[in-house]
Amino acid sequence: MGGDPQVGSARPGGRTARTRAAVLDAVRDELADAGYAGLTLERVAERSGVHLATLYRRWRTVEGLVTDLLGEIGKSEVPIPDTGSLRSDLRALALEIARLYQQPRMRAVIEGVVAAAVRSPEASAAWASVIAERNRLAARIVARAVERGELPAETDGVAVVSAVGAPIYYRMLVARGPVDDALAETAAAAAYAGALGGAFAHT
Amino acid sequence: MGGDPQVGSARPGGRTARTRAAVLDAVRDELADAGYAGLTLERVAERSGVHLATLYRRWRTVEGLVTDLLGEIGKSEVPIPDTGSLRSDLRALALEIARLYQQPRMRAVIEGVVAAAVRSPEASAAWASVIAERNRLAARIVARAVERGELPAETDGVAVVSAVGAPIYYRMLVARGPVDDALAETAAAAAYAGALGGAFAHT
DNA sequence: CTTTTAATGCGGAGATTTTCGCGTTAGGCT
DNA sequence: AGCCTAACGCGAAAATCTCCGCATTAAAAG
Repeated sequence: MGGDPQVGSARPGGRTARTRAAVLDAVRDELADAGYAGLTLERVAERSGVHLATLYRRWRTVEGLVTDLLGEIGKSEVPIPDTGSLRSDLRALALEIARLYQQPRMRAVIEGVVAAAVRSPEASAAWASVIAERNRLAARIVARAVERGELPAETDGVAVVSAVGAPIYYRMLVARGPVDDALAETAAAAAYAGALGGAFAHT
Repeated sequence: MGGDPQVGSARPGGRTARTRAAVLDAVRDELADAGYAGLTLERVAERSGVHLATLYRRWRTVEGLVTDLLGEIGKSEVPIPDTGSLRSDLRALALEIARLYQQPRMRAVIEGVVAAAVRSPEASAAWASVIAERNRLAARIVARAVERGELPAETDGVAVVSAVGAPIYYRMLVARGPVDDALAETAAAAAYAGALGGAFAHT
């Protein structure tokens, strides 16, 4: 869905950008206090002050809105821990993810993103891309550990950092319980033990 | 949503049960070949031969249909591996889950379930309950390992089996890539290493 | 076998969602 | 500054979704 006027659009200027910002803010707010079930084009129109017809024209569907929102999320910076040891890097990473999703607002956003990804190939691709990029960056944690000799060189860094995040997403999306620091600690400890034990090493 | 005529209903008999079976089959089929986006009451009506008004009356929404389907899923038996060692039990469990979701039909169902859970508290509760029950059963794998002296007694069995499943659900819902046996092997190996290392031990 | 009544089929009314055409606004450009 | 045109606002039409009321069917009870 062509909801992004800032890249390659014929008129990227002020009003269009303002409209988009207002709309994406409204999407976040609506997700936060009504959830994905309450996220409708009409509500976003009311909350953002942008006319309903404009939403249909530019984003077409709720999934289109979420896909566009994912573009913004993808641009945001996420700090990658670098504490000097794999063990504490993984712990810091796990806690960072957990604390992010302890915020009800962010949890609502991520649930909406997943629901949209299931319904729309565009949203799915955008979401996969955001995650792949973040995991690629976070994998530097593992690369540094390999350089320090903490891990075998064949270790799959993306697999390790995925293992750190997986239990947290599992809790949110599958077990559907609260995310807490203890869960993060467990995830980090298990991923660390797995990495040391060679569970993530290529053949 | 009161879609289950078999428990406590005034008339659990033949026609009602047949209607429900036809509808739930249609839900599975529709999910399999159109995904959650294509799952509408109208399509389910056409496919099942049940009148649209009946669907609105008994299930009310798409999420109601999925919630009812979860009731059936919850009743289905899942074998819990018992091979004599924790290592191979976890491996067998991981492969069982992975092979289940390698079937496009089952993957479509599970994506629909998650999308419904995000949109409806009833679906969310039903899904959480199915997962909790399965994890409770699978935790016997860990209990047996504790009895054999392979693991410390404080090990949280549900946490261990969750760690086996988590990477697979992560791949499906977050990374949005294909599920394969290698992923299952890695998940099992990492969970095993984590368990041995005490990552899942209480305090 | 008859009676009773819950559940379904059916058509259409009412509400909601989605789109369209047209006039207006405001960036971008000379 | 003034022209050009993409993007937006607006109201209403078209399409779709949701839910009635009533007739019919079939399961359960006597």
